[in-house]
Amino acid sequence: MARKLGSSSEKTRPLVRAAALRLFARDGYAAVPMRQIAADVGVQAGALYRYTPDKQSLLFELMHVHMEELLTAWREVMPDGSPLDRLDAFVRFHIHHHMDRAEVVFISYMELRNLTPENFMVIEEMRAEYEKVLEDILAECGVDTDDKLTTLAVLAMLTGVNTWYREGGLLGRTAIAERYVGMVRCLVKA
Amino acid sequence: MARKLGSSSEKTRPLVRAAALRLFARDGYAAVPMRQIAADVGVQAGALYRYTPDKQSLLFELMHVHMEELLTAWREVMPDGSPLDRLDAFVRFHIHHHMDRAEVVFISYMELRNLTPENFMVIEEMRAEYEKVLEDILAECGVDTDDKLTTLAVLAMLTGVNTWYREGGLLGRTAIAERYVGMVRCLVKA
DNA sequence: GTTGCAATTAAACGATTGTTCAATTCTTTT
DNA sequence: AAAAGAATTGAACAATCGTTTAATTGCAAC
Repeated sequence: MARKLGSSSEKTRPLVRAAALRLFARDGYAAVPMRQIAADVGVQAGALYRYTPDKQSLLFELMHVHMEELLTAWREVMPDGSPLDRLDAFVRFHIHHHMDRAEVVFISYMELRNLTPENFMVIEEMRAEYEKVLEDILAECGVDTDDKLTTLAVLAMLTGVNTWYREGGLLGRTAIAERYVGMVRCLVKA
Repeated sequence: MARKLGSSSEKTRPLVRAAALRLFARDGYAAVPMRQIAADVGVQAGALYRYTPDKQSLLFELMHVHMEELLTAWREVMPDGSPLDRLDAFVRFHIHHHMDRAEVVFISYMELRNLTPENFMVIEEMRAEYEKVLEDILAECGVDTDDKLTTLAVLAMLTGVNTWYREGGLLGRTAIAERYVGMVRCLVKA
């Protein structure tokens, strides 16, 4: 049962997050004044502080929600089949999930150093957890994971998609994902 | 024949660049005040403007010199052998060259959006030129380069090394490079 | 030692920043 | 319609930013 969204506060909060997301992604956290976020929402700067304690929390919450969604989304789609099936599924999942969230993904590794040390640790741990997901799959596939080289190489390759993929390109989302499935399979054998 | 470095100006200029490099890499361009660069050099902020017209030029010059060195260094080591030999050589070159320049490499793709549009275009063109180097090699190796997917996947994988490599890790520089040579060879066949 | 130029300083500039707060408006409840 | 509470404003705050400039220092040539 959904809670009532009676107060105007509850309607505005998502707008603030959306504006912060868009602007942080476009101009960078440091380059976006609170006043600009406020203007984007259609409000004065002071009013923002009803929806966030400060600018830092705005950034952290975007990243934190993103990482939580990433980890839970994988748990939901993670198949029971063979290790190689799980690897294929992970590749497809990662690419599609990241393509759908270009802005927050971009923020999440461009603005890491604008987090306070405490906030950074939280995100970093979740990132390590996600990395561990892939590492475990690779290990089950028979890859030597003593050094994390293969894990990190695969992850770098997958995450790199976001730096160039734009909607409406030559290749569709699924075609791209399948190409990466093929490449990752190849890397696992080597 | 080297020019004389008589004036103190010519001795200080490299110190300014070195300080900017170190601080931009550590804290990010936007987060580093000119006063901090000055303090690092052991001088007052105003004195910096004898060595750079402004902060932006400091950033641009670091990136520009880096890209120039990257492109000319490859031309110098580029072998004449078979396409596959050239591919191997490129992988080794890229990894070693980037490992030796962790700070400026980090800056060069973290601070791209802090360049003015004009400066950005210059760097972007050089980046595209470097990408083309790999694309041509891959094409000669028989890879379909109509879509740039393979090119960008390989480049993302290679550049990813810099996000985790630290001196004194489990694997030595050469061992890492050779592992990547193996992986890239594998991707080319697929 | 004095002249002249290069280098540096210290101070100031205007602009912008995140954030706070008293005063005001809007919305809802009685 | 009156009262209460939530939401918003607009102005102000202290701090910090990149950059400029007049005054000062340091150094080399004569």
